[in-house]
Amino acid sequence: MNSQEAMQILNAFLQKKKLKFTQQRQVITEVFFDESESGHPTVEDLYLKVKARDSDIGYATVYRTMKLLVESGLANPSRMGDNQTRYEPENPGEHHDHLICQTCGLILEFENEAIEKMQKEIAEKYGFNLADHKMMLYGTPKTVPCQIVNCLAKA
Amino acid sequence: MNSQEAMQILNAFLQKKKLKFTQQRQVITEVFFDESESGHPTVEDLYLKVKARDSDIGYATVYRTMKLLVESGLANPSRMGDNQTRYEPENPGEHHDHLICQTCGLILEFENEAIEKMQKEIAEKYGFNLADHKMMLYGTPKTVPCQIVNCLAKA
DNA sequence: CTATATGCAAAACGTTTGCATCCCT
DNA sequence: AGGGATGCAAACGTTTTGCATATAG
Repeated sequence: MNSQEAMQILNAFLQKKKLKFTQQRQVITEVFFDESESGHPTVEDLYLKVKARDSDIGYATVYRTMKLLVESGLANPSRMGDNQTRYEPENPGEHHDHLICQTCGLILEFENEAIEKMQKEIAEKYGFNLADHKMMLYGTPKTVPCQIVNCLAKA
Repeated sequence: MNSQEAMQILNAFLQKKKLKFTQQRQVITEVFFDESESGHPTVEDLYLKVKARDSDIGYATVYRTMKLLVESGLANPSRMGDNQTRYEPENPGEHHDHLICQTCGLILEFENEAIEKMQKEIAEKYGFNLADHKMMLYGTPKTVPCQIVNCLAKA
């Protein structure tokens, strides 16, 4: 989803909670949805880009806003292997499966219907409603260049 | 695997790297493999238990030793949802799939052949050798008591 | 003996919070 | 006008590191 749609959802969420739709929240949401090439920005990634648009913005505000985006269902936090939280824009129909290249660190997202279905079945089996899932596959490219787009191991 | 076997592997690893097999490393390895009921201890969990056996041991040594255990393939670090690293003993044939109860925080381990197989296929598809994987399913029990052993949501 | 390991305390790191000020609504 | 939001800096919890000392090989 783009920042336009995200902003609408955020706005509704804020109104319901009697919170305010500020300049900063707008900028951060725009950057998060429109300028996150990686798809898994850290707070620092976001802070730097946000700072470029509005140099007065504080680190704390980025943290606070990301928390809001998580609460409103627009972002998902996760830890990929380093010890920084990364945020993924929540796209309808997007899943949280990742193939992580141990050579270059690149993260590829994929989705797989069959796996999703099985996850649901497993949760069922234990009497659970599946609320969310994360899957990370760690591997090394069989051949260099590997087949992940932009994989640095290509060089 | 028990601490006996683990110690042998660790010992071989240390020798190859010309590192030393110390009292502390022994105690930490024993505690990690023999006294980790949860199966996913944090460094603090380990520190407390290790301290009970040898009160002179330092926090830093536990960190340093866990790093060694990870390097030698005997432990796997992961973040379960809180912001502490948890370590799992690496058991042959053990997989890293978890069902995490959002009500009580309990972590249930499971394995599923079919999913494992699919993960391998996906890695293949992208030209990768699958080195490791992690999967977390987050859910809430449909009924209380739920069917996870010891689930606190039972009460 | 010598290189590595240890314990301690200090530093580093990501993240959170208290507070005075600012700004949406 | 007033409750919430902000920026800053200080606090926080986890993890790492520097250093003098101790210990394994």
